[in-house]
Amino acid sequence: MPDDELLSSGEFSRRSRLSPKALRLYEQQGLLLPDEVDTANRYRRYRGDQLNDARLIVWLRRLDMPLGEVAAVLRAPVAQRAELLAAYWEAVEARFAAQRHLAGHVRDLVSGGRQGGYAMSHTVLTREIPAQMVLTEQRHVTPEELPAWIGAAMTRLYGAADAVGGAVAPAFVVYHGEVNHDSDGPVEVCLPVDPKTADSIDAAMREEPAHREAYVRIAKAQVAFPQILSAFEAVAGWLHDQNLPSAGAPREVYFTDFMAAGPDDEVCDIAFPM
Amino acid sequence: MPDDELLSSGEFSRRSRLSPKALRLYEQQGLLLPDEVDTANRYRRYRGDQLNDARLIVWLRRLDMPLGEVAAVLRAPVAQRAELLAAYWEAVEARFAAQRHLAGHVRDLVSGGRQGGYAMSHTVLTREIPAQMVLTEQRHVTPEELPAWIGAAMTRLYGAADAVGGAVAPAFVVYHGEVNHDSDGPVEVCLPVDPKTADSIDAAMREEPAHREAYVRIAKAQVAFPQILSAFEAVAGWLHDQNLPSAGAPREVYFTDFMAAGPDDEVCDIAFPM
DNA sequence: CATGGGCTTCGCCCCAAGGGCGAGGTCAAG
DNA sequence: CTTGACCTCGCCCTTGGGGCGAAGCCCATG
Repeated sequence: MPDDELLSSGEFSRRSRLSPKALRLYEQQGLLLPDEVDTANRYRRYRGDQLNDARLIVWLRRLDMPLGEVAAVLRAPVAQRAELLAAYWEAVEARFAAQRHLAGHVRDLVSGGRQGGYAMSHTVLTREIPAQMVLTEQRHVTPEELPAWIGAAMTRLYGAADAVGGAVAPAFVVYHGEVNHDSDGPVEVCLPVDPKTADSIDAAMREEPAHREAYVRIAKAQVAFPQILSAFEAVAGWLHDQNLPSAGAPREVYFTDFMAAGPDDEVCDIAFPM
Repeated sequence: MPDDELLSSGEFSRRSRLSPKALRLYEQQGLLLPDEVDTANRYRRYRGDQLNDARLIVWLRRLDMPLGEVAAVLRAPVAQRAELLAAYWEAVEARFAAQRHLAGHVRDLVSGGRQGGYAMSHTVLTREIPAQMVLTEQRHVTPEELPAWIGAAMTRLYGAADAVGGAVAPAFVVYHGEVNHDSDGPVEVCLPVDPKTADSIDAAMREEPAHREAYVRIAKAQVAFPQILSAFEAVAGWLHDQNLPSAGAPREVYFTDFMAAGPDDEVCDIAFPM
């Protein structure tokens, strides 16, 4: 239908299935500019072929694509549009997969045993930790990167430790700062090695001072965010109840092979120096 | 940690990871009422065990559950919470599945051939349709229900038609009203049968009057929403260009076995009485 | 030519779920 | 007493429009 008569805004609205209000918004945002706007009237007129763009907008909006990205798609040459769409949709899929994961946890949490409430009752213990020489790797890291980076850093540290006789105590991860959407640590991964042989390599290393620490032991399933927060909370609360100041950054001590553990196996202590 | 000292709003905010602003909002919405509010001050104080509710809120909000539903979960007895959550999540999954489906279509649309634009150029034809006696089933139906209902209704009508000698012309679906998020038809499924034998059964039946109609023929892949709209649009636009009024409800005529057709097989005419 | 009915535009307020900022009141320690 | 930290409140901002009302505009009829 090569229709060269221009369409009034109402007509265009009906044919495009976009509300007049939406059309005005899209003009304002530069998404879909009318072919002409009467200078006296401000009456807008659209070409018939603009219906193609309008319908594409309808579809992209049904995918909840933000108007800014819709505009980018419209501006892009046709050959690039598929890429932009694919990139957007991939991000949506990723976000949704994460949410689905979370939904599973929340389901377990809500329907799990623990009738009275959903906070696990953690048992807080204390212990003495001697001074240790540790191989160390430290970084600022976002919550999304965190698990992958910890895994990679552990692998590197265990590799380095092999050269000096291997690890002599469990690896641990120290949170020098919060890791969340507006703070990114830093986070430090540490692996204790034998101080007598350690100086033979030049990997990053420091001495972790002796201290007493309060800790709770948690299963692999509890390690994931955000469940793990309740463990940190439990120890912090216990310290507070005992009127003890927390005397250092909180840490996770991985005392078994994390990868080999089942979801209910205890794998990790959440510890605060006292 | 049965902590009977009350927490200040800031303390509660830090421990729950909810912003002070969010806490005030949740109080206002009745989601999380402080244990006490100083009447002079309006300072709020929370009990330690309210952290459980606060953390549940955090998790549910991460699933984008609206505050109203979060409130319902919190109000519900623990035994029912899992149900509410499951119902919510199921709805999210359904919505997402529909979006994913749509995303596939849009991808095809954007990257499909038709370099110049994504509107198929439909060829509009006309034809005479004689008066027909049709078995009929009519309903108000939402866009989501539509495909399943059409399939089911077709099956029922073909079954009924068997008793009177079978169908004598293709089945068609008449849209007496728009089907979208705020309008639900009604939609009518019709199957023409032999009028001489038809009165031997008491199924719903009516005479579809003779008429001339304009139509376009589309492939199975074009039948799905929202691609199909461009076919309706093509016929409506053609009628408009010819200065012809549309003289009846638009319809889809299914002239082959829909189920057996491949995606590029022509299966359906989109027709408007003239 | 006037008048009515329908179409359009603009402006204001509204939704969810808060974020950000600033003004002002409060609390606890030095 | 003062200082700094803490708390509350109120206003405006965000996204993508929906709804309503006032006013202006266009076209057809009488």
